[in-house]
Amino acid sequence: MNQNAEEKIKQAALRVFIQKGSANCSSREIAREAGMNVALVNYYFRSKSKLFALIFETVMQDFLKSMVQVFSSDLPIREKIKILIEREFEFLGQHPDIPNFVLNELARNPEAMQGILPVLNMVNESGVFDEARKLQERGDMRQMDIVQITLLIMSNCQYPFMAQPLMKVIHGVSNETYKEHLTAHKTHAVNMVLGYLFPNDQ
Amino acid sequence: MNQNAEEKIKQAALRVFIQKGSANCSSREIAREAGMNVALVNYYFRSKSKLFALIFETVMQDFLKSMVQVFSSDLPIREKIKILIEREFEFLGQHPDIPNFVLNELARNPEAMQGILPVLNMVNESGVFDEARKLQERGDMRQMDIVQITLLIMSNCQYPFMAQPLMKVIHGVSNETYKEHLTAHKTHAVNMVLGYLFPNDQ
DNA sequence: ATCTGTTTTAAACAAGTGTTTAATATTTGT
DNA sequence: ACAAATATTAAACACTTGTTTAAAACAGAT
Repeated sequence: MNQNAEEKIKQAALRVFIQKGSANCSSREIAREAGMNVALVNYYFRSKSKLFALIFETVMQDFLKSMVQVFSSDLPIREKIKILIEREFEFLGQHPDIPNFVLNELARNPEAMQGILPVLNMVNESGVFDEARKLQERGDMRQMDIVQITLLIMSNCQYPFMAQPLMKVIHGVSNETYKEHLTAHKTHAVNMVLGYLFPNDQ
Repeated sequence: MNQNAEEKIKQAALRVFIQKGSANCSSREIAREAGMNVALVNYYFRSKSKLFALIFETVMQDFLKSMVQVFSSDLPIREKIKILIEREFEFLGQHPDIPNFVLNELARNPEAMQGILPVLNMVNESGVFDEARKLQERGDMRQMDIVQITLLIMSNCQYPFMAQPLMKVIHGVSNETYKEHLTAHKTHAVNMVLGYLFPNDQ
C-alpha cells in the first residue's frame, strides 16, 4: 500500500489517463491524484508524453496478456475460443474503460502506436493465427479471413462494455441491471461466435 | 459552397470535433479550419461548449435517423435487420469516426448526455422494441432481452470501424485492404446475427 | 453622404498548460 | 557526525486556453 512516489505517480497516471484520455488531463491533475508535487512527475518520467507512453504500453500488455495465454494452451479450438471470450468478459468487467481508452488513443494520438508494436507482436508470435489457418485448411472451421475472425470475437466482447453509457440511456436501465445484461451477453457471445465459426457442429 | 460564416464554422466544428474530440481541440483551431476569427465562434454560438452540444446533437440525429427509418418501414423482420445492418455499414463507411466520437464523449463528457435525450427517444417511439417483443411472444425470434439484441447488432456493425487502427497494426494490412475486409465483414455480420436470432430458419 | 444595425477583427483578460530552476529536505554511505 | 547523493518543494518560465471588449468594416435604407 504505502509505495514510493514513483509507483504512486504511475498508478495515479493509470487511473487518470484511462478515465480522461491523454489529452484531457493535466500533469497537475495526475500529481494531485498521487498526492505529490507536479515537478515530481517530470522528475521521474521526464515528460507527460513519456509517462503516457509507459502507461499505454502496460495497459496494452495487460489487455493482450490473458488472450495470448489462452492461445498458448493446447486446448481444443472450441474450448480456446470459449475460454477466450469468457476471460475477456471477466477482464473487461473489472476494467470496462480500457477498450474505449485504447481505441480512442490509437485513433487520435498516432504517436501511441509506436511504443506498442513489440506488445502486438506477442500476439503474432503466439501462433494463434497460424493455428486458425491450419484448422481452416482441414475444413474444421468456416473459411473466413483471420482479420474478420478477430473482429468477430473482439466486437462481441468489447463493444458491450464500450457502449454502456449509450445503452443505459437508450433503454433506461441502471448500472446494476446493465451488469446483469453483460453477464447474460457473455453466453450469447460464446454461442453465437462458436455457432458461426463451426457451422457443421451439433 | 460559398456559405455564410455561421455555416462555415458549424461545418469546421463538425470536422474538428469528430476527429479530435471536444476536449482535445481549441476554439482557435475550429476558427482556423473555418478561415475565420476566433471571436466569431462565440459571436454565433456563445461558447465552445454550446457549439459542441449543437454539433453532438446533429451527429446523433444523423447517426440514428437511418436506423429508425428502416424500422418504420413494414418489411418482414428478417429483411429489416438485414437492411439495417447493411445501411449501418454503408453509413459508417462514409463516417468511420463517428462511433468512437459518440461513445467516447458519452463516457468522458457527462454533459453531452443531456442534449441528446430527445434524439434517443426517437428510437423508443419508433416502436422497434415493441415489435421485437411481439415477435418473441409468437416464438418467431430467439428469447433474448431487447438490450442484448441491440448490443448484438451494434457490436458487429460499429466495432469493426472503431478498431480499424488497432486491426491495421495487428494484422499489418493497408487502408485499402482493410476496407475490403469491412465489406466482406458486412455479409458475415448479417448472416451471423440472423442465424442467431432465428435459429429455426432454413 | 449619412445614419443604422450587423458582421468581423485585433487585442486583451485571467486561468491553466507542460516544463525548468534553484533552493530545501531527506536519505545514504562512511 | 558529517558529507554526498537523492528526493521533494515552491516559484517561475513561456505558451495556450476560453472568453470578452472595443474598435473597425460592412451592409442597406433614407
